[in-house]
Amino acid sequence: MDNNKKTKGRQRIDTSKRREREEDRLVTFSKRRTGLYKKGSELCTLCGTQLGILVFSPSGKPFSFGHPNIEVIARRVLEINPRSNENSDGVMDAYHMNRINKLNEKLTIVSDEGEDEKERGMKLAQMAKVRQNKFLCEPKIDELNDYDLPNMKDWLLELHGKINNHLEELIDSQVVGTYN
Amino acid sequence: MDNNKKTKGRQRIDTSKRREREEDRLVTFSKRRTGLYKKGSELCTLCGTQLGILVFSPSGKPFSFGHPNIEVIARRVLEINPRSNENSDGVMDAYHMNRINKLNEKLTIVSDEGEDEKERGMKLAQMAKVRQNKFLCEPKIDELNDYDLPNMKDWLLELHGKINNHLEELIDSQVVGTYN
DNA sequence: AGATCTATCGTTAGAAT
DNA sequence: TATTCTAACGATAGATC
Repeated sequence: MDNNKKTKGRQRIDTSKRREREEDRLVTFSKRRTGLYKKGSELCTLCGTQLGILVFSPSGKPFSFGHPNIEVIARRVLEINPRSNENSDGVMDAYHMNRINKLNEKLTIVSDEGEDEKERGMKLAQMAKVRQNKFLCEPKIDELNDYDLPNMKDWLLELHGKINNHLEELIDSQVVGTYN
Repeated sequence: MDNNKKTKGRQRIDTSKRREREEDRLVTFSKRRTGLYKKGSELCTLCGTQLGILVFSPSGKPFSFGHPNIEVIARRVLEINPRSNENSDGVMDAYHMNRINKLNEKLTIVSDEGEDEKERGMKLAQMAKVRQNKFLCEPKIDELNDYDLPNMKDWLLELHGKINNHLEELIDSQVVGTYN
């Protein structure tokens, strides 16, 4: 019989079950997260849309992906609707911004002068072939029959709480020493 | 020559370019969004993790997907850390919750007694084969070397602003009449 | 931990419904 | 406009480095 084959190739796995072996879970997570980002990136490129993905690793570490570059989106929103920072959400955003600014100081130190952030950004940019300019998405959302909205709202609240908890822990546990 | 083939099969497309034909863009968006959700769902099932995806359609309509059921996650977070509603983020959350509650009233009417929310939920549950019980993810996030965090923070802020803008528009434009 | 290789499995373009 | 069908394309399990 012909056993010249170098590998067994891709084998079928049961996608309705959790992978039992710790090692398999980690490898699968790493590979499939990359694949998911690629799919998301392609969807955005092909259809000219915006997208965000947040996923927690098996160890609980959060990963996120935005297309196009998340900072570009954020800046665009502020340019288009500068009052959103002070107007309807004035109280909340003032509080939030202040809080975020303080957290940023810590995070800048933790992430070693933002070196890693830069690295990651370049990696994603390369992978997704993101073009920073020429962004064609509608600036306003005016569709009204939006069945997903209540769900998204809950999701945002949940995410927000999680992020804040994580950031709180970063500060409270004084972990800066772990780096450098 | 053999022309028995029923279709030409999948053809290669340039994933680094926006699809030019409006119709192609819509069909591609619909198909690939489904595929993306499936990939996300599988990633979560295989690795026992949590995930959220937010994507805007070509027409600007937001779609979101959470695994497992987003409400289950939200409830778990509140159970595990009940003080997160009143403690460190007391001011913001009180304001936010009040606001959300008011918005919820409107949305309940808009979405026709939540009929659509239910429909959508069942559809997703079926697709993803979500098992509501037996959820094994860690309750706490204690990893500290998190390079993605600043990025995620920006993303959350951006999303949050967008959602709020959308909700504001829903209320301000008094669109309830479009339904029923 | 992440990159690479290969054979196979799963996704999807185009067409029709 | 979303789903179905088929064949071709792309993603990835397992192994290795």
